[in-house]
Amino acid sequence: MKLNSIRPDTRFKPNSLPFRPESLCLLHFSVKGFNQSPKTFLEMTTLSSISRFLSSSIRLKNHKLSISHFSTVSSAETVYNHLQRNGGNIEKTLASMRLNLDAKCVSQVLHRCYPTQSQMGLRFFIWAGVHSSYRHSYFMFSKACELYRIRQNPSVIFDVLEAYSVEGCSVNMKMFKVVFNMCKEAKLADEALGVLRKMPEFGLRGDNVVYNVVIRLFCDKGDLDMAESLVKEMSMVELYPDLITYMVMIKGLCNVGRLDDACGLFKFMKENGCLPNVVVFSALLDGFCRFGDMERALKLLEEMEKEGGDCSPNVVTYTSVIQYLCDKGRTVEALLVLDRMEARGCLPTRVTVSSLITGFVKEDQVELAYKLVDRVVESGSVTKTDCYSSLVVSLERVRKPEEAEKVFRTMLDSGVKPNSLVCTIMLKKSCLEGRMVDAYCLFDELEKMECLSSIDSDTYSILLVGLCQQRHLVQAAKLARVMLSKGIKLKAPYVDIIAEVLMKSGDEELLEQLTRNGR
DNA sequence: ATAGGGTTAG
Repeated sequence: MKLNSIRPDTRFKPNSLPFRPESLCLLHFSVKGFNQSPKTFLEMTTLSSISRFLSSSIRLKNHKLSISHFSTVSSAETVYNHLQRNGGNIEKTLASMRLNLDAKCVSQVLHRCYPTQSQMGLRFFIWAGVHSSYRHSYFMFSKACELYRIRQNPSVIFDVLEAYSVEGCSVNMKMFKVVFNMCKEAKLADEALGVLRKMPEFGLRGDNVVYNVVIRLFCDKGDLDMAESLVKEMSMVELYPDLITYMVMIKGLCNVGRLDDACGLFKFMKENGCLPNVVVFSALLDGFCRFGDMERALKLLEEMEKEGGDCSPNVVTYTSVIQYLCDKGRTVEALLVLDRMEARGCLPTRVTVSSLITGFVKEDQVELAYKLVDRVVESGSVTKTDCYSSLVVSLERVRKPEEAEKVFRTMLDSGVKPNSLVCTIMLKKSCLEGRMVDAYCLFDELEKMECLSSIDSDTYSILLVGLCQQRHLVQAAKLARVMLSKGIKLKAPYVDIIAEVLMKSGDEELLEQLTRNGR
């Protein structure tokens, strides 16, 4: 099993007690308690901190809004109430409100409208997206799609368009672009095409950007025939495929292994006055690499170097060549490519170096990996953290746990901070092997080195579950305190498991203590 | 708009 795919249920089977932890009064705690300062919390006894931690997690998991939403929920509430009261033309109501739009406000309104007023929420989202003082980030698009389950339930998009139509709402191009971006985020190719077909009803038609989005969606889906017919359609409506269109198509053709067609299109674009840039070249080159035509890829790389300018290979181009050479066991040549890129003033990144390190480790040439690390650290292009972290990950992947452990230990002892992936892997490994005290000590050490700023809640939870199961309650309480101070929330399944473990394993005395101190 | 192991927070 891969280390990074460890999930708690593979090891910690929840037992089947006949009660739910939510029903336990000993775990009951208010949200008000959660807001107490860490200092107050530290003063509390260790066992009560576990119970408090659990209870706040239980309370929170039933809320769609996180704590931070509670403080300023009023602005969303105002919008919601306004919209509810006025009914009818949502956009007109919104325009009259002179709202101070920001990401927080948008997010709150979305949450407020879901699920009983989804259509209103979406219309607000579309309206907000064209508001002059505000722009949706990609993050916001992904949040909106996730919350409203657009991918699972795409008909809501058409419901909104229908409502616009019925109400005689004027819909402009910008509003459609918000809708297309939602389709893009939700990976809805057919629906995006459906929206494109609806545009004429509102007196609009797709432009290059819109066509490119739809074509890309079909390419990503592997439906190259539809993508091609849309490209043809573009020329028929006096739109012309541009650099992005060609890039998307070439990438799509490469993805489905139609390399000759990709080459044909590459030639065609040049002949038609659209000069490929480094991204287009790189897409084609990557296709050659992936389908095993390394020689053709190298020839293309040479061509790019000769051509220069917009076609000059960049670190992404070189990295993909190096990566595929390493995959094929051709690390000697890969190193030559590294020389070549550096000679052209193109510095490797951690991705480049990581590919090479993995290649060396797979060929059992760790000493070459060390040599490479010295070289790139010396030149200042990649940090020790990134290099040695890659080395540890690679050693773990090829099942050399002792060597990985050794490098990891050396890192810690010499003050080189392992990155978060390595920390996660090593912590989970100890947990999986049931070495919970070791895991806790490691956690403590990493925490002191300030390496744990971006460890996910999953890792914390596995650690806490294991400590509770083995009844290392002092450590568990300390961990729970750290989690609380960092605002890391336990996810529902872990809450259940930990509560059950404590209940089941707990002798009367422990239960009593928890009950007594939990108030 | 390009690779990658998963870079903030929004």
